[in-house]
Amino acid sequence: MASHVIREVQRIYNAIYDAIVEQRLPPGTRLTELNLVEVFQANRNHIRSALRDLAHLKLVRLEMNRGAFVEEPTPQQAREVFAARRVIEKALIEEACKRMQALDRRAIEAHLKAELALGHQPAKPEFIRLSGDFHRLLARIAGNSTLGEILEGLIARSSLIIALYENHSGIQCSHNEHEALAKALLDGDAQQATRCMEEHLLNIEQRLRLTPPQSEEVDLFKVFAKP
Amino acid sequence: MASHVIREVQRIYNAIYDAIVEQRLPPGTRLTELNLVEVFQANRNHIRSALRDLAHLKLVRLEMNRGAFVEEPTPQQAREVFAARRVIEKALIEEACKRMQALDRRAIEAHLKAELALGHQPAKPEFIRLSGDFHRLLARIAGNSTLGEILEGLIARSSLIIALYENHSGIQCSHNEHEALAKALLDGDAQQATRCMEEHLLNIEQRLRLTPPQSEEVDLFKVFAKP
DNA sequence: TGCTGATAAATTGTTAACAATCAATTATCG
DNA sequence: CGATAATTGATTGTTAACAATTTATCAGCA
Repeated sequence: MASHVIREVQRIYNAIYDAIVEQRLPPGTRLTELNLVEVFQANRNHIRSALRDLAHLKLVRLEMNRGAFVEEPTPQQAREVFAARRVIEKALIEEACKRMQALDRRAIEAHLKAELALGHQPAKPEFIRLSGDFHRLLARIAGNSTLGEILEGLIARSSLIIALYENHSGIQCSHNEHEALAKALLDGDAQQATRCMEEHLLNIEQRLRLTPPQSEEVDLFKVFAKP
Repeated sequence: MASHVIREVQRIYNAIYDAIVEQRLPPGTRLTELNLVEVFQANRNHIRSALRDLAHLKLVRLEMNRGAFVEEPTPQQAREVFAARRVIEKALIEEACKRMQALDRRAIEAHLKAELALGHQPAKPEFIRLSGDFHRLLARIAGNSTLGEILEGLIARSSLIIALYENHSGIQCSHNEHEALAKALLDGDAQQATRCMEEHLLNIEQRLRLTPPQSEEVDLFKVFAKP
């Protein structure tokens, strides 16, 4: 695949990826090939490749003869994703504590400043991106790009999950949590850092409304049973 | 994509996947589209889709205008993969200890018996498959299919890594380690189980000779010949 | 009205021909 | 003879037309 093509598929991939992660494409949205061809002025094969790549990340679901849709993770999957993140990010932050260099320190401080600059108004797209960036930064400092890429995928799916199950009554206070995390990290306190991370991820999950809603089988006889 | 097509791509994907994991396709082997078309009697698009999927798993590397090659993980990547497995599998076995049911118990015992049946002669393909199955079994018992799929990919890459860096002077004694692991698991001793797992994975890694690779010519018809 | 089945439209899947690129070989010149 | 440049062959990338499938529309009928 020509570098040109790879870039072309990448371009489409990135655009759709961003749109999903920034919640401009709601879960369940159908992604029609011809529409995408028009939007991206691209060849249909490139669209298909990009969609297939996104399907691998579980941001998109491909159905036989029906096309591509933005994924709609189940509550069960949502819990699994956060469980996986807890496992991976706890390990990453522990490693990050050990490996941290002066340069990394500055990166963390710069990031916190950027988060603060956004203020407490959740201007969604940027807020979501920044929030993910924090976790990505940790992966980089930990120096395991394999785990980093895996985490990348889980973070992307998290956006989708939050889009589906966000509980609007609760407030996004994760900036404070990031600050606490960063402090522990900068202090080199691995134990405290992993504790903060676990708490942080549990909090995000608990802010969701993960009731298993829709497609459950219903027994009509039970429903209409006379008391 | 028609279910027929999905199955077609899957068929090709599985065949190549198995060939790589069972080390019939050495790292660095070139996978020419036309050859694969002949071998699988398939359409070129299906071949390309399958290769793209395998590239996502990092079993295959796609180069611009040059084609597809069986991946050749670097020593650095090898270390990262095993580090990732340690993180994930320790968590999985801990969870598995908690969740284990009578049925799971029997599955583990059955698996150990199967390993024993193969004896101490490493009849490669089956040995490798069984060895992976053990780890997959743990993921299933732990009940997190998200982490399970991630692990699946890491296990596949491990085969590739072992193919590249195996130290033939050392003997494959991992069956004993699996037995110890299983014992701790069956006893419900989570601490001991995680300790065994860490040790097991460290042992596998330390049995490797993490220095640069080699390459050879391969006949695709032979590799995919039906027995 | 409400249901069933036929028809048409929209969409995805498949194929083959064509273009672009790269690797190897041969020709040419110093 | 050795090195560089042109040529050929093999391989991947691109495109558009065609086939198959699904979904939507609508007529017929109880």
